[in-house]
Amino acid sequence: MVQSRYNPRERESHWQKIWNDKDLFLAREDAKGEKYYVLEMFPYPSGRIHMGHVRNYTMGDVVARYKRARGFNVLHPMGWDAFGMPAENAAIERGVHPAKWTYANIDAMRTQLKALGLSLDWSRELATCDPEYYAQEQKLFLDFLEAGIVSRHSANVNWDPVDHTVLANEQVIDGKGWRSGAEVEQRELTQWFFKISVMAEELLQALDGLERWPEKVRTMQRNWIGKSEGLQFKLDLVDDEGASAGELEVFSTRHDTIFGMTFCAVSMDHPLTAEAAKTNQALGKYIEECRRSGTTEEALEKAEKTGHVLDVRVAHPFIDGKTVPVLTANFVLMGYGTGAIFGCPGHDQRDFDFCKALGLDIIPVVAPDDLKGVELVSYIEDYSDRPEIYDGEGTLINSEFLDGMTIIEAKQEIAKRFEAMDKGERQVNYRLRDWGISRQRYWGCPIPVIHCGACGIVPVRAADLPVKLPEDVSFDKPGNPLDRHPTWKNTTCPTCGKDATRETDTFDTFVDSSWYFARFCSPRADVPAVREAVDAWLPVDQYIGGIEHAILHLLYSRFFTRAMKETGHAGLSEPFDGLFTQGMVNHETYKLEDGAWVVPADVKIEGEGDARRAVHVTTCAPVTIGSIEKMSKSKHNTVDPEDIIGHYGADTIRWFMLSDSPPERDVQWTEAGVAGAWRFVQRLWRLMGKASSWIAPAKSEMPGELSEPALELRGVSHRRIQRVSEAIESLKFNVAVAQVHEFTRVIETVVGNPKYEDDAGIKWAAREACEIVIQMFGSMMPHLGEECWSMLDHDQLLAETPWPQADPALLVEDTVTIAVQVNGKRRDELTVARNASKEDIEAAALKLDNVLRAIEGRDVKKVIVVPQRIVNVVA
RNA sequence: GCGGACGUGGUGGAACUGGUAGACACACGGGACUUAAAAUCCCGAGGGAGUAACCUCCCGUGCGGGUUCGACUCCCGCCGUCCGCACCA
Repeated sequence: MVQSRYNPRERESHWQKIWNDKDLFLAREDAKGEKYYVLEMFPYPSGRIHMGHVRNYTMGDVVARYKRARGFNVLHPMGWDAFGMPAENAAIERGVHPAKWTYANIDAMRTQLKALGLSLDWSRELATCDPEYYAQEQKLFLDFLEAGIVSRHSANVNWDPVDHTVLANEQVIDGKGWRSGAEVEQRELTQWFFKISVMAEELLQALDGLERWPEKVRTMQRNWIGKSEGLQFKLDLVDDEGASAGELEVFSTRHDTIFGMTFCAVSMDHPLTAEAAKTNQALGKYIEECRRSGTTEEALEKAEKTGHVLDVRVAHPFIDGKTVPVLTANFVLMGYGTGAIFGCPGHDQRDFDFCKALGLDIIPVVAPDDLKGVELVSYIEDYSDRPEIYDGEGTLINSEFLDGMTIIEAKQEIAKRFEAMDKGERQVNYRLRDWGISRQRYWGCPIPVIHCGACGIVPVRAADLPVKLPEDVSFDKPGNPLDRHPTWKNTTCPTCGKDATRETDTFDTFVDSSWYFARFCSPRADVPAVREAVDAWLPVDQYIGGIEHAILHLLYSRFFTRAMKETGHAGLSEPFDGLFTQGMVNHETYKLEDGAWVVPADVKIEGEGDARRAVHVTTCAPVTIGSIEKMSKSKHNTVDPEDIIGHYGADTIRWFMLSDSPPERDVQWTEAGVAGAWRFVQRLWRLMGKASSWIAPAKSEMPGELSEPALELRGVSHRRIQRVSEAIESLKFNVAVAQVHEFTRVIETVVGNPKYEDDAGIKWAAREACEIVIQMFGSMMPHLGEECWSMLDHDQLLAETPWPQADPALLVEDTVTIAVQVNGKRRDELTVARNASKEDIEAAALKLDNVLRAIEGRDVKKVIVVPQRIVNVVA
């Protein structure tokens, strides 16, 4: 009996088993073909996959399958970013051990991913919480330590009071912890750091070479590294009496405006402030006040610029006898430059605001070049009343020996003079800080060092690695369980043998994800990375993931790859040749009257357009339809991929994810859209069922002479190969989908058409078309592809079949339809032979009724003919 | 404030290098099949005007200019939306 419907539930697992049994997707270094490494950002094992994963991994899988069909030797692995706080939270809330929780989640998610039919090399699967993985991470760390890439020092760190741990600067967003959302506090702790800042220039420069990265991500990284070139120099401090009182070192990128200096300001954390606060109670109070208003987003945004005058003054370096006040100011940051600035209110907006508020002098020292005479005089006179400062190009004024110079010249002159006095030097500053990697958590990779009273910090011996996490830990008290684990924490010093303690901090989990792409090359090796394997596979040719990792993960990975190069573990600097950041999956939100969010599965929608109404399925209560937002647990607007796969199958969800929206933009999940994808799956299946008995038999020869429609169909097919290939190459999956739709429509009009019943040529061309369309959608809907492929009597699997070659002779059409314009407006069209001469086209165009009418008897001045494109008659 | 991206029908979007704007899909309307429904198939559609009809004309890619035989595409100036960064001296 012929089934009237394709049953994905049964067929998808059938094909998955066959792929698996044949080990089709295992990557081997000795395999034929140029290597191609496609990687999607590995997931955190939260327990269930979400739609974002489906979108991400589907895209990667299309690329992997396409490249494989194109003859590339493809590496397409999957792993788990498995350390991190949710596991500990589960332990605290539910008493389940983080390891048990994590591995159970991994098992569940692996099953879900497998149901998607992804062409992954599961033999390379890794989990960062596996001692096999983190042992190698510890080795890397010890190598980095030896190479001087690691440091340990006391530092003011960002402390997350909720998660009880330190955060890297990159993990503080608007003054709050990136996970907990808690207000971050400053604490002084001794920490381990990766010296990423010494690579700032290199990391910045190399961004220019990352041509297959989105400009947006490169810009974000540039801003994050935050290079600024300026002059760091010392100014003389004087006391009330005019006697020397030491020096104040400042950093400026606008040292050309030194004659506009009317004050100096220091941070409240600056030594000068601390010194003065000892005797100055009012200052102490002021500092306290500033700290209280804090570093929150709102506070910073609204904060008035305030300052508190100190007892010392600064002597102007080039104007004898002139001194300016020194203030502690709330807008000066200790963490940047020297924590002290010279203020030039004339050409710095902050300084300008500050001076207006405090009534300090404002001296303009740069004037736009186009100002002359009276204009220039009034520019200077009215300067203080301007709403905004002038910070454009110009010529120096009011600046003695700098007068008349350009800004660049003045900067050079000032730098030269300070250098000659031995009081300053040109300096490049970066915003990028060293990466603090110590975390006071249990569920992370232990930092493999031992603290010995006699020997100090002693690295764990290679033979003693890995430093495994102890399993018998309790989460009944806040803080790090490792810190109170007596048998694990207490050990002996590898050097002197005396009693010693282990480092109880673990790595930031971003360390784990900074090299996993390298580990995939040799996932079971007992060294971090086998050089031959790394050299063979890296860089990742196409990396796909969310924009949320534009800075953190991608910058750290770039750093890590360089560090691995320095320590001989890799031969390259940039890990990701091509980067693609995909958009999010959005959905409408639903709310009950009491404000509670409702999941889409519990909402029934009636009506359409403005008349759309929603009701709660179980209670029939009215539901308000809210805005379209990113699917998130907090808004309850999530759709579980497993439900969709169970209902429609993996191919449908994959197809929908690739349709319509360009992959870099957000996609809106809609039930109607999925249903549409489902209908298309069925349509293709029916078409192939019909075709299997109608088209020419498999492996039959092409009949000698093809009829016109047969040739035409072949043309359509072969042009489609080209267009779909181009679309997939450039990751425009939505365009590829549209091409398949269009192509399918064409095939449908041919297959089974009684008109062609006796045309052996078209039956042959129809077979070719059917095979091509299967191959075109096969990377996107691989199960359906195999199903249809086998329906057409193929013994070989589609997954093993090479991508079809487009016949160049068929790519060009014999006749082309071109538009005919009169004065740039389209009036008619013309179908001519492809190779028709300009003269013939012109003559034909000038005979068209619509053209003659449009000309209305005027003289034809000019006729522009672009063969195969357009004719424009200028009258 | 700085930086980036974007703005096209009811909706998502397509348009090669400046050459027929709206492919393809969703939603919609009409029809066929059916006792009926589902499923499926066919047809229609940017807006407006004229015509019995074939068709024809006008307007149209956020707004205003410009370059060009020709502009969604390039240039200048605005407006708007989204994202990122932000007292970084």
